[in-house]
Amino acid sequence: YYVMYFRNFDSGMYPNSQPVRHPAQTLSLHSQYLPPAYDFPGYHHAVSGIADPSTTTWNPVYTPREEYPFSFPSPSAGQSNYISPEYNIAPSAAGGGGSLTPYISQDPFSSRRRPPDQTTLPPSKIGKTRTKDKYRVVYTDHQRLELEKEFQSTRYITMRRKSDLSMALGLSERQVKIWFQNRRAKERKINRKKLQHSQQASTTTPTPPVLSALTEAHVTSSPGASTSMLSDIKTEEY
DNA sequence: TTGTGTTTTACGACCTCC
DNA sequence: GGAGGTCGTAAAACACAA
Repeated sequence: YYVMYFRNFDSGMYPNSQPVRHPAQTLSLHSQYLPPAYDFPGYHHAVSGIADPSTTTWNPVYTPREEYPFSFPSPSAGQSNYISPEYNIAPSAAGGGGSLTPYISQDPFSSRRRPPDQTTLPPSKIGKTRTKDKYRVVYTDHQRLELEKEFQSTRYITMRRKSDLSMALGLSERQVKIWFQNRRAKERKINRKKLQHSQQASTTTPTPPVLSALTEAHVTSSPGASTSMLSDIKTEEY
Protein backbone atom coordinates (compact mmCIF):
# COMPACT_ATOMS: atom_id res chain seq x y z
CA TYR A 1 0.00 0.00 0.00
CA TYR A 2 2.78 2.34 0.80
CA VAL A 3 4.02 2.35 -2.72
CA MET A 4 0.86 3.99 -3.85
CA TYR A 5 0.85 6.30 -0.92
CA PHE A 6 4.29 7.47 -1.84
CA ARG A 7 3.28 8.13 -5.37
CA ASN A 8 0.36 10.18 -4.33
CA PHE A 9 2.03 11.91 -1.49
CA ASP A 10 4.55 13.24 -3.87
CA SER A 11 1.88 15.18 -5.60
CA GLY A 12 -0.19 15.89 -2.56
CA MET A 13 -3.05 13.78 -3.82
CA TYR A 14 -6.48 14.36 -2.40
CA PRO A 15 -5.79 17.21 -0.13
CA ASN A 16 -9.30 17.15 1.15
CA SER A 17 -11.40 14.47 2.65
CA GLN A 18 -13.83 13.26 0.09
CA PRO A 19 -16.73 10.92 -0.12
CA VAL A 20 -16.52 8.07 -2.54
CA ARG A 21 -19.72 9.04 -4.13
CA HIS A 22 -21.34 12.17 -3.09
CA PRO A 23 -25.11 12.05 -2.79
CA ALA A 24 -25.42 14.70 -5.42
CA GLN A 25 -23.57 12.51 -7.85
CA THR A 26 -26.49 10.17 -7.90
CA LEU A 27 -28.91 12.87 -8.83
CA SER A 28 -30.26 13.30 -12.26
CA LEU A 29 -29.13 16.01 -14.55
CA HIS A 30 -32.17 17.97 -13.73
CA SER A 31 -31.21 18.33 -10.17
CA GLN A 32 -28.81 20.93 -8.98
CA TYR A 33 -25.53 19.21 -8.86
CA LEU A 34 -22.50 20.55 -7.16
CA PRO A 35 -19.57 18.45 -8.17
CA PRO A 36 -17.37 17.27 -5.41
CA ALA A 37 -14.05 18.83 -4.77
CA TYR A 38 -12.20 15.58 -4.74
CA ASP A 39 -10.97 15.97 -8.23
CA PHE A 40 -8.77 18.83 -7.43
CA PRO A 41 -5.65 18.52 -9.40
CA GLY A 42 -4.42 21.61 -7.81
CA TYR A 43 -2.18 19.16 -6.16
CA HIS A 44 -0.34 18.92 -9.41
CA HIS A 45 1.17 22.19 -8.58
CA ALA A 46 1.56 24.59 -5.73
CA VAL A 47 1.17 21.79 -3.29
CA SER A 48 2.83 21.89 -0.02
CA GLY A 49 1.86 20.82 3.38
CA ILE A 50 2.80 19.60 6.75
CA ALA A 51 1.93 16.44 8.46
CA ASP A 52 0.28 16.53 11.77
CA PRO A 53 1.86 13.70 13.71
CA SER A 54 -0.99 13.63 16.14
CA THR A 55 -3.59 13.03 13.49
CA THR A 56 -1.42 11.82 10.65
CA THR A 57 -3.35 14.14 8.47
CA TRP A 58 -2.10 16.01 5.53
CA ASN A 59 -2.70 19.69 5.55
CA PRO A 60 -1.97 20.89 2.10
CA VAL A 61 -1.93 24.28 0.65
CA TYR A 62 -3.03 23.98 -2.88
CA THR A 63 -4.36 26.00 -5.71
CA PRO A 64 -7.08 24.50 -7.85
CA ARG A 65 -6.66 24.72 -11.56
CA GLU A 66 -9.23 26.32 -13.76
CA GLU A 67 -10.15 22.94 -15.04
CA TYR A 68 -11.60 22.19 -11.65
CA PRO A 69 -13.74 25.12 -10.84
CA PHE A 70 -16.12 23.17 -8.72
CA SER A 71 -16.49 23.32 -5.07
CA PHE A 72 -18.48 21.19 -2.80
CA PRO A 73 -20.32 22.27 0.30
CA SER A 74 -18.55 20.77 3.20
CA PRO A 75 -20.66 19.08 5.83
CA SER A 76 -18.47 20.55 8.47
CA ALA A 77 -18.47 24.14 7.43
CA GLY A 78 -15.39 24.13 5.32
CA GLN A 79 -13.35 21.81 7.42
CA SER A 80 -13.61 18.52 5.70
CA ASN A 81 -15.91 16.82 3.32
CA TYR A 82 -15.36 13.56 5.02
CA ILE A 83 -18.42 11.89 6.37
CA SER A 84 -18.36 8.98 8.68
CA PRO A 85 -18.72 5.47 7.34
CA GLU A 86 -22.06 4.74 8.88
CA TYR A 87 -23.63 6.81 6.16
CA ASN A 88 -21.98 4.84 3.46
CA ILE A 89 -25.12 3.00 2.63
CA ALA A 90 -25.95 3.57 -0.97
CA PRO A 91 -25.73 0.76 -3.47
CA SER A 92 -22.77 0.81 -5.74
CA ALA A 93 -23.06 1.68 -9.35
CA ALA A 94 -22.28 -1.83 -10.42
CA GLY A 95 -24.61 -3.17 -7.81
CA GLY A 96 -27.59 -1.29 -9.09
CA GLY A 97 -26.63 2.16 -8.01
CA GLY A 98 -27.76 5.38 -9.49
CA SER A 99 -30.45 5.89 -6.97
CA LEU A 100 -30.95 8.92 -4.86
CA THR A 101 -29.75 7.10 -1.82
CA PRO A 102 -27.05 9.01 -0.04
CA TYR A 103 -23.71 7.41 -0.45
CA ILE A 104 -20.99 8.72 1.70
CA SER A 105 -17.46 7.70 2.25
CA GLN A 106 -16.21 5.15 4.59
CA ASP A 107 -13.25 6.12 6.64
CA PRO A 108 -10.39 5.70 4.27
CA PHE A 109 -7.99 5.02 7.05
CA SER A 110 -10.03 2.39 8.72
CA SER A 111 -8.40 -0.99 8.44
CA ARG A 112 -7.32 -1.08 4.84
CA ARG A 113 -5.92 2.34 4.35
CA ARG A 114 -3.55 3.56 6.92
CA PRO A 115 -1.15 6.41 6.74
CA PRO A 116 2.44 5.36 6.46
CA ASP A 117 4.61 5.38 9.51
CA GLN A 118 6.38 8.69 9.37
CA THR A 119 9.39 7.24 11.04
CA THR A 120 9.91 4.73 8.27
CA LEU A 121 9.40 7.09 5.41
CA PRO A 122 12.25 8.29 3.26
CA PRO A 123 13.15 11.91 3.86
CA SER A 124 11.35 13.09 0.76
CA LYS A 125 8.13 11.53 1.97
CA ILE A 126 8.14 12.62 5.54
CA GLY A 127 5.38 15.01 6.25
CA LYS A 128 3.39 13.91 3.26
CA THR A 129 0.50 11.74 4.18
CA ARG A 130 -2.94 11.43 2.84
CA THR A 131 -5.74 12.47 5.01
CA LYS A 132 -9.29 11.21 5.12
CA ASP A 133 -9.80 11.12 1.43
CA LYS A 134 -10.77 8.57 -1.12
CA TYR A 135 -8.60 6.86 -3.58
CA ARG A 136 -11.24 7.12 -6.23
CA VAL A 137 -14.89 7.84 -6.64
CA VAL A 138 -17.46 5.66 -8.29
CA TYR A 139 -19.33 7.23 -11.12
CA THR A 140 -23.06 6.90 -11.22
CA ASP A 141 -24.79 4.69 -13.72
CA HIS A 142 -26.02 7.77 -15.46
CA GLN A 143 -22.56 9.22 -15.75
CA ARG A 144 -21.22 5.98 -17.10
CA LEU A 145 -24.07 5.64 -19.53
CA GLU A 146 -23.57 9.10 -20.95
CA LEU A 147 -19.83 8.61 -21.21
CA GLU A 148 -20.36 5.28 -22.88
CA LYS A 149 -22.78 6.80 -25.35
CA GLU A 150 -20.25 9.42 -26.25
CA PHE A 151 -17.59 6.80 -26.57
CA GLN A 152 -19.71 4.82 -28.98
CA SER A 153 -20.02 7.85 -31.19
CA THR A 154 -16.36 8.77 -31.05
CA ARG A 155 -13.34 7.18 -29.47
CA TYR A 156 -11.60 10.51 -29.11
CA ILE A 157 -13.66 13.20 -27.54
CA THR A 158 -13.30 16.73 -28.76
CA MET A 159 -12.51 19.56 -26.41
CA ARG A 160 -15.94 20.97 -27.01
CA ARG A 161 -17.73 17.75 -26.24
CA LYS A 162 -15.51 17.16 -23.26
CA SER A 163 -16.48 20.50 -21.87
CA ASP A 164 -20.16 19.90 -22.51
CA LEU A 165 -20.05 16.46 -21.03
CA SER A 166 -18.20 17.53 -17.95
CA MET A 167 -20.78 20.20 -17.32
CA ALA A 168 -23.68 17.86 -17.97
CA LEU A 169 -22.36 15.08 -15.79
CA GLY A 170 -20.84 17.12 -13.06
CA LEU A 171 -17.40 15.74 -13.73
CA SER A 172 -14.28 17.69 -14.34
CA GLU A 173 -12.87 17.78 -17.84
CA ARG A 174 -9.91 15.89 -16.53
CA GLN A 175 -12.17 13.13 -15.31
CA VAL A 176 -13.85 12.92 -18.69
CA LYS A 177 -10.51 12.85 -20.42
CA ILE A 178 -9.18 10.12 -18.16
CA TRP A 179 -12.38 8.16 -18.51
CA PHE A 180 -11.92 8.13 -22.27
CA GLN A 181 -8.31 7.11 -21.91
CA ASN A 182 -9.27 4.27 -19.66
CA ARG A 183 -12.13 3.29 -21.92
CA ARG A 184 -9.84 3.10 -24.94
CA ALA A 185 -7.42 1.04 -22.92
CA LYS A 186 -10.24 -1.27 -22.00
CA GLU A 187 -11.25 -1.64 -25.61
CA ARG A 188 -7.70 -2.40 -26.63
CA LYS A 189 -7.50 -5.00 -23.92
CA ILE A 190 -10.71 -6.61 -25.11
CA ASN A 191 -9.50 -6.59 -28.67
CA ARG A 192 -6.22 -8.15 -27.65
CA LYS A 193 -8.11 -10.92 -25.93
CA LYS A 194 -10.27 -11.45 -28.97
CA LEU A 195 -7.20 -11.58 -31.12
CA GLN A 196 -5.55 -14.08 -28.83
CA HIS A 197 -8.62 -16.22 -28.84
CA SER A 198 -8.95 -16.15 -32.57
CA GLN A 199 -5.29 -16.88 -33.05
CA GLN A 200 -5.56 -19.83 -30.74
CA ALA A 201 -8.61 -20.95 -32.61
CA SER A 202 -6.81 -20.57 -35.92
CA THR A 203 -4.15 -22.98 -34.78
CA THR A 204 -6.78 -25.60 -34.14
CA THR A 205 -9.19 -24.84 -36.97
CA PRO A 206 -8.55 -24.55 -40.69
CA THR A 207 -10.38 -21.23 -41.05
CA PRO A 208 -8.57 -18.08 -40.00
CA PRO A 209 -10.93 -16.11 -37.80
CA VAL A 210 -8.32 -13.50 -37.06
CA LEU A 211 -9.74 -11.03 -39.50
CA SER A 212 -13.22 -11.28 -38.17
CA ALA A 213 -12.01 -10.60 -34.69
CA LEU A 214 -10.00 -7.65 -35.81
CA THR A 215 -12.79 -6.15 -37.82
CA GLU A 216 -14.83 -6.09 -34.68
CA ALA A 217 -12.54 -3.40 -33.45
CA HIS A 218 -14.53 -0.45 -34.58
CA VAL A 219 -12.41 2.56 -34.15
CA THR A 220 -13.10 6.14 -34.85
CA SER A 221 -9.99 8.10 -35.33
CA SER A 222 -9.63 11.58 -34.04
CA PRO A 223 -8.10 14.63 -35.58
CA GLY A 224 -5.92 14.90 -32.58
CA ALA A 225 -4.79 11.33 -32.67
CA SER A 226 -1.07 11.07 -32.77
CA THR A 227 0.94 8.80 -34.98
CA SER A 228 1.36 6.30 -32.25
CA MET A 229 -2.33 6.36 -31.62
CA LEU A 230 -3.04 5.85 -35.26
CA SER A 231 -0.71 2.95 -35.42
CA ASP A 232 -2.47 1.59 -32.42
CA ILE A 233 -5.77 1.99 -34.15
CA LYS A 234 -4.37 0.40 -37.25
CA THR A 235 -3.35 -2.69 -35.39
CA GLU A 236 -6.79 -2.89 -33.94
CA GLU A 237 -8.45 -2.36 -37.21
CA TYR A 238 -6.52 -4.83 -39.25
C1' DT B 1 -19.07 -14.14 5.65
C1' DT B 2 -14.87 -14.40 3.44
C1' DG B 3 -11.48 -15.07 0.01
C1' DT B 4 -10.36 -14.14 -4.60
C1' DG B 5 -10.61 -12.48 -9.24
C1' DT B 6 -12.21 -8.59 -12.13
C1' DT B 7 -13.49 -3.90 -13.14
C1' DT B 8 -13.19 0.88 -12.40
C1' DT B 9 -10.94 5.47 -11.25
C1' DA B 10 -6.77 7.84 -11.13
C1' DC B 11 -2.13 8.61 -11.53
C1' DG B 12 3.05 8.88 -13.15
C1' DA B 13 6.23 8.14 -16.76
C1' DC B 14 7.07 8.80 -21.20
C1' DC B 15 5.91 10.03 -25.95
C1' DT B 16 4.18 12.88 -30.00
C1' DC B 17 2.27 16.86 -31.93
C1' DC B 18 1.49 21.72 -32.50
C1' DG C 1 6.24 23.98 -23.20
C1' DG C 2 1.66 22.37 -22.81
C1' DA C 3 -2.00 19.25 -24.04
C1' DG C 4 -3.27 14.91 -24.65
C1' DG C 5 -2.00 10.25 -26.18
C1' DT C 6 -0.53 5.19 -24.41
C1' DC C 7 1.14 2.02 -21.01
C1' DG C 8 1.56 0.13 -16.57
C1' DT C 9 -0.04 0.12 -12.14
C1' DA C 10 -2.37 1.01 -7.41
C1' DA C 11 -6.20 0.52 -4.84
C1' DA C 12 -11.25 0.97 -4.20
C1' DA C 13 -15.38 -1.12 -5.65
C1' DC C 14 -17.57 -4.93 -7.13
C1' DA C 15 -18.97 -9.97 -8.33
C1' DC C 16 -19.23 -14.37 -7.05
C1' DA C 17 -17.98 -18.96 -5.54
C1' DA C 18 -17.20 -21.64 -1.45
